[in-house]
Amino acid sequence: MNTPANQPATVPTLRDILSARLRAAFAAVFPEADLAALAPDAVPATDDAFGDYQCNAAMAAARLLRLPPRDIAQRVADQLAGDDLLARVEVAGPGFINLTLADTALARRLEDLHAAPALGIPQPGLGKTILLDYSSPNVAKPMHVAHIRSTVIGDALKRIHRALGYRVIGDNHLGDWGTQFGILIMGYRHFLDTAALDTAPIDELQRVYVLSHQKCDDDPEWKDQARLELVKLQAGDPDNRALWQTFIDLSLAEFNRIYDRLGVSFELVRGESYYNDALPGVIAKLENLGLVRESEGALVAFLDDDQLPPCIVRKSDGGYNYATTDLATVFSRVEEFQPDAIIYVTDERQQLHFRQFFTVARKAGVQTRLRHIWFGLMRLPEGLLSTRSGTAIKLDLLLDEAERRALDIVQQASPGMPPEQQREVARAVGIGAVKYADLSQNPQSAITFTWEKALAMDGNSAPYLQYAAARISSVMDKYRERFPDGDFASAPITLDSAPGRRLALRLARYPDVVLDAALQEKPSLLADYLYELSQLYSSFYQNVPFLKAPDGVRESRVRLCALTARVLRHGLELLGITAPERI
RNA sequence: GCGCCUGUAGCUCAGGUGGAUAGAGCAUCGGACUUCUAAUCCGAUGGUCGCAGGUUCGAGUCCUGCCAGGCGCGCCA
Repeated sequence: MNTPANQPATVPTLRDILSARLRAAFAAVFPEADLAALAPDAVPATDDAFGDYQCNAAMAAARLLRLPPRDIAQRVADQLAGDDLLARVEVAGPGFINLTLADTALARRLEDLHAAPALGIPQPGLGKTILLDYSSPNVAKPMHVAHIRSTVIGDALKRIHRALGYRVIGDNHLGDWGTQFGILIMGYRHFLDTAALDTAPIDELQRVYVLSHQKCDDDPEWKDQARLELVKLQAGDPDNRALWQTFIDLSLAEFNRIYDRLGVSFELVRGESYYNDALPGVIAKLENLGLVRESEGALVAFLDDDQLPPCIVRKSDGGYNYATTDLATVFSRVEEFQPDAIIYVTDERQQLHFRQFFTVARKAGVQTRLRHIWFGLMRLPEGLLSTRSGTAIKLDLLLDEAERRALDIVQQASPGMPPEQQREVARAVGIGAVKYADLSQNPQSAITFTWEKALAMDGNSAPYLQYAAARISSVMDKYRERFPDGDFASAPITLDSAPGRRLALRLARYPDVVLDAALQEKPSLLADYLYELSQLYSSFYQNVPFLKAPDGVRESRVRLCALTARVLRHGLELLGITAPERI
């Protein structure tokens, strides 16, 4: 956090350091070679047997340099020999350069990481702002299980970018404007059950909306009236306006309950309605720039040059639509926050819309990097989730069930724990399991929702990671209990066991992983890493004694445990998952 | 019809810029708790990476064509 002014903002990661040495070695041996084309980078070894890192550039360089790849690799390897970081440099196969770090260098790297602010995570985001648009549920509709994807992925992306030094503004762009409100107002006035509104307001709003919507289909007069109510609302009619505000207040109260349970928060909650007054100005701007023209009564931006279908910015009835609101929103955000990037997290169905809208925005002068992070639709084994057919599973229900199952396990595993603590642990474990189930897979894959998968609590799951963290806490406590005068925190780390060394190597990669997760916009990369880290720790824990080890060795191993706990908890925090001290 | 995405073990999924015998979890089978939390660990079984061509030293990864599925394609968001 408090990076002193004289320190570089970005500390090199282990991969950076090794890549720099490889580059220097290539440059020394082949001064005429184009290093940019060769990109002699260090990548993690594909197999422990090959070493810690490898470089594959010699094979690619063979054609450019007109030399056999093994010769190139050998000359680079010779150049690297004696490097203080490396214990071994070997040429293998067709021309792989295999690097094995010196144990002392790896141990020192860990000690530096342990001492560094933020665990040595680089800070490429210092001085930069990112605006993140995620969650964005519709007012007067319950949040169901599919909403968790945008919410949880967006929140994790926010945390990951913050760790890299970015200023990140999370904005919940609520669906609080549009044609549905006329229908809802009619439903509210005619079908409302006030008792139901008190106990379950959103369910009741949803119920009267569905009734009113059905009546629109059967009764043209009803439909006209609904349209009229919408016009009145948009014209600022006080009654309808008050009703609309009620819908928003009730919805936000419900959404906030769920966000609290999930540990998700926003810096801004600006729904579509926030930009209403700006919409005519957007149209005027597009017209002035000559980006739009009338077609079939609507105002349309034609994007033939970009090989995209036309984008309607004003309907033939004079009303505005999604594209108009999104343009108004992006103009407003650019002006107010001057972000370096705006990232939208929505489901896959909106890809075309975003490509169109980004194209129009750029033509209208928006230079900010605009990114659409999309994720696959969530469905049920029997088909799509549907609110109307009642197959949608409410998010609350899923979270309740997750906590209930977690509580069963906690009560069974820790019967001596005070009930209140059991409930607290069950909350962290249950919610963590649900979030992790989503975060641990590639966002772009479609998810078929099953209770079994969403609530998995063994194997590759949040509880596995939380369990590893809790075991470490326990080791720490036992250490302090048995060795009150011991001091592992400043003990030198020595890598004297194979499981310990594997763990150490993985720990040293943490900063690179956080960086990659942000660059590739995939929290799943971080989740995968944390799972592997936990596996390596579990193996270390199971096979290497800590507290019974001799003086010195014990301290070194416990310190490795402590560092693992820090990385694990830090990483889980970036995913928005809390790790209790005890499970 | 056009566009985007997906197809990897019985099931659910990982597999940066092409790299060495394709990896996990679940399930199945066999071991390990008088010892730091067994929600764990150790081991085994399990694969024509949808199909067919191509590019090259080398393809799950890149290109082309098929097959199967999902999503989208002018006044919804």
